[in-house]
Amino acid sequence: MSSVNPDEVLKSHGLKNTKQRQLVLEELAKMNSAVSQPELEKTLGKEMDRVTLYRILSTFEEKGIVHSILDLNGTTNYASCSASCTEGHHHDEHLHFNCTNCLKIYCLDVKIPNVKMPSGFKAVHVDTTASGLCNNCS
Amino acid sequence: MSSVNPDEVLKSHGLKNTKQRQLVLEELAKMNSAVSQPELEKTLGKEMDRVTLYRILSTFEEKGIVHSILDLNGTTNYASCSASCTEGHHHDEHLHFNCTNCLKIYCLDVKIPNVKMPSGFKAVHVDTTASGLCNNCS
DNA sequence: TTAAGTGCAAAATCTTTGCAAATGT
DNA sequence: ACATTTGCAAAGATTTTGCACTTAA
Repeated sequence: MSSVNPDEVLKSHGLKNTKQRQLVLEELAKMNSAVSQPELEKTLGKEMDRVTLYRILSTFEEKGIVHSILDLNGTTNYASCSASCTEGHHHDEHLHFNCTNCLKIYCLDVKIPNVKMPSGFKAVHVDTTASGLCNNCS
Repeated sequence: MSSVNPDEVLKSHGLKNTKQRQLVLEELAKMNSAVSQPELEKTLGKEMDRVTLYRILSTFEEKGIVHSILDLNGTTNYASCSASCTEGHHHDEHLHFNCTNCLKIYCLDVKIPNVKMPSGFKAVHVDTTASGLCNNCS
């Protein structure tokens, strides 16, 4: 998705163009899977304060630049949003896939079949997460 | 599910029958929804050490007495397992529903339609979580 | 220039670990 | 009696907050 360059992304969301934000965007762009804060910290740790990283990720999420996905341990992972995500309204209703071998988290473009709710329950958002082996590990 | 009494549950899983474990089981039985450690702590806090509660929940999960569900914040919530859960092998492939109003988490007996995976991805487990309004809040 | 962003220190959570005392079988 | 379980204290881990310094616009 979006090979939009970092400068554009920041500008279009009214965010200042800082070296740290660039680094986070570049790192996320490199990944074909979602990353957790600890992973990002490991990669960027030397050049970025931990608190700054937390703040950047949370700003990005608010602005709709990334969306967050919980992995099997409840750790928050981040992935770039597709172009259709707007501030406060994510379109991440695709399939999240946790590989139990390499532990990567993928956002797969798969249509999720509708689930019919028991009477009285009104679903606004449905999230489906699968776990198993990814295409590299199977 | 299982209106099996606490004594039975503990005995059949080879666990000692302690007051604290009884309390946790009773509390879970009262609920028609999943509860988090903090909620349990709030209810039982006066009569139970926090660490003991953590340990009881983790023992129960290992033994297949409860299963855990992550809520929207990544907090672990616990619910009694249905009779078909056995040690190390849960059958919790039903729908988890987070009410955005009362914040309760329900385990609903709804068949989840199959999702077809992209080639190369082999799903072993699929978890579907919906959020919206529950039957009390809608 | 000045509002936004960063970095450090420190606080607030949340969860785990070690060990002595208490308890169930 | 003895292994298991509990409670407390303390350590780890993770995330948030406050505030002075820096930087992009």
